[in-house]
Amino acid sequence: MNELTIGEVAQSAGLRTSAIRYYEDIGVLPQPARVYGGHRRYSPRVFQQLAFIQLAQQAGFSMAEIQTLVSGFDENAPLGVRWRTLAEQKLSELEALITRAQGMKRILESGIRCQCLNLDECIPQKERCEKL
Amino acid sequence: MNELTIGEVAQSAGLRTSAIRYYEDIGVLPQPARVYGGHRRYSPRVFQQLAFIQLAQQAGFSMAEIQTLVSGFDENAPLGVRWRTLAEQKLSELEALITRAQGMKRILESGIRCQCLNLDECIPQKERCEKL
DNA sequence: GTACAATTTCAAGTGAACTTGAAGTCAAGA
DNA sequence: TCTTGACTTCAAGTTCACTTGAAATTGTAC
Repeated sequence: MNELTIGEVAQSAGLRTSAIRYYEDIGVLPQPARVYGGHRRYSPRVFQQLAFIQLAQQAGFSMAEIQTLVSGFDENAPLGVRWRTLAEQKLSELEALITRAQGMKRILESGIRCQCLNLDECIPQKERCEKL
Repeated sequence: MNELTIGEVAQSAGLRTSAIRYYEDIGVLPQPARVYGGHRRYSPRVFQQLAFIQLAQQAGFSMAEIQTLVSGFDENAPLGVRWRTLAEQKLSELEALITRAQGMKRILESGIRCQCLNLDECIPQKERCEKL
């Protein structure tokens, strides 16, 4: 049970096998071992790697960014300046994302509460789009 | 100055003219007036509409969703149940997005702070990917 | 050993959100 | 009037994140 086929990994992770191969192709998932015959064999560690990818995606990272993030993690040297720089930049992007999402939340909440006919009237003066 | 060409609108909003025509095509931006000859003329109100679209996009809404959102705003009837239902559903999606972004933030922050070699060691037990 | 499912690679297709290109029309200045 | 640049429509191209299909190989169950 320590060695999983791509089908088992896909099933457990809720992905298609094609997605897993794609992740490997673009380098966000390390190349797994191969048994004689060429079939891939995964250790359970792959689930953590997949979970990281999915979380990063849901947080708005592109695959290219995830690739950089992951390659930082994969290196055998201590986390380097390169990873740190990217991570710090991403952190501020995440904060901006959160701020925007909260702005959108306010707009929707005021839309739900009020009885106005259009956007101009509906968003209270102080919360107009331009200000957000 | 009350009537703007598509080029002026694009310039001020930081978009391509093609994007503005595209928004009109898919119905997230109302059809503007046309002068003799067929050129579009916009009132300054278009900037608010564009700002709403951009904010919604940045908050993770698809164009199809924005279309529904906008059509709710555009109707001449008071904001109806249909708009409200969608908005409420989107609100909870936004909250989920914010939660995920905060989870990613925690991961990145611990990555920045620590000296570990890989993801397994790097994310403190309690904050492993699976738990987020 | 014979099915049959799962896997392999590689190329091409998909949907979303636009952009680019072609071919022609319109508007403003010299 | 002529030129130049902005505009028009329509179709096709682009990027991202995958999926789908084809054709061959491998692994497993009987």
